[in-house]
Amino acid sequence: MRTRSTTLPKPTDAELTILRCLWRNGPCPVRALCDALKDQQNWGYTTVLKFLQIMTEKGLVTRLPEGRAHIYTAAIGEADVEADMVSDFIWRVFQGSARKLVLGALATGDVSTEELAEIKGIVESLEGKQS
Amino acid sequence: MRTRSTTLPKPTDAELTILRCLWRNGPCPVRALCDALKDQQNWGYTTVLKFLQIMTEKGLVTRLPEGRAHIYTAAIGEADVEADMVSDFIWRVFQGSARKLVLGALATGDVSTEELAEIKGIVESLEGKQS
DNA sequence: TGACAACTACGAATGTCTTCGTATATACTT
DNA sequence: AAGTATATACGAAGACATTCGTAGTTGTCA
Repeated sequence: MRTRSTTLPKPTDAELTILRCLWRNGPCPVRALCDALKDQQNWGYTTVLKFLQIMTEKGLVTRLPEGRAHIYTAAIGEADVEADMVSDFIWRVFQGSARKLVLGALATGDVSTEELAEIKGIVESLEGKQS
Repeated sequence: MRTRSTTLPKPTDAELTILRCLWRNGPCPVRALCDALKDQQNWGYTTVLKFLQIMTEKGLVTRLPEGRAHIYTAAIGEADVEADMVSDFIWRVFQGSARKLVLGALATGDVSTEELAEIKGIVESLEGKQS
């Protein structure tokens, strides 16, 4: 179940990377995040720390002291962020037409047969719901 | 028919606004663009000019002298830009899963019954094409 | 011909994002 | 107790993006 988070700012690319790590691994201190990110992003420790400080200000994460260090926790859910970003993108690029986005995504050719079937299922269930 | 334009940079928001205007109105001088954009963006003349100069450097538009002024023309098609941006977005937000993007877009609830039918048609035609 | 209008070119201010470096405090170890 | 390791906080540099202001050129017209 998604909880709408209308107030939080859209994360930047770097912030999104960090949020993904927190979503996957659960609450972590900075050091653990650095290690977990080492293969994707070779960020220095203070880089990650800085992002987390900014994200704390923005409300994207929360933190609790644990001894000398801090434990950071994602303050928004993955589904919420994705929904916000999709909405935003639809407006920026397609002037609000979700249809054009879907058609564009399907046209990338990166959707497998199983996924197509799943999508068709969703479309049909939505068709059923509408007046 | 789309022609792939792998080399051109992704336009920024402002550049996209200008490209849309060129796509809709065809080749224009700066003055005409300013006028056409007046209701959406209240940009000063030199602002629009600056964008067009940058876009010329980037290869997003081309220009031809016409008397004292220049006529600007979009150097990429709308479908190409949209496809690039969708691809990019799918990677940035969904790690390459077009499926997740489609599901997210459908979940916004902004797709009408007719559009759903159209999407289903596309899905079915894609299903037919795949092995 | 001299003033005015329109156009281009250039540079600069501001804001955001990414990325570290340095300084400082705190704990552990010998 | 001194030195090393680990943490945080702060500041700053470099890249883009957005937005104009100013300067300079060229053409028009009374």
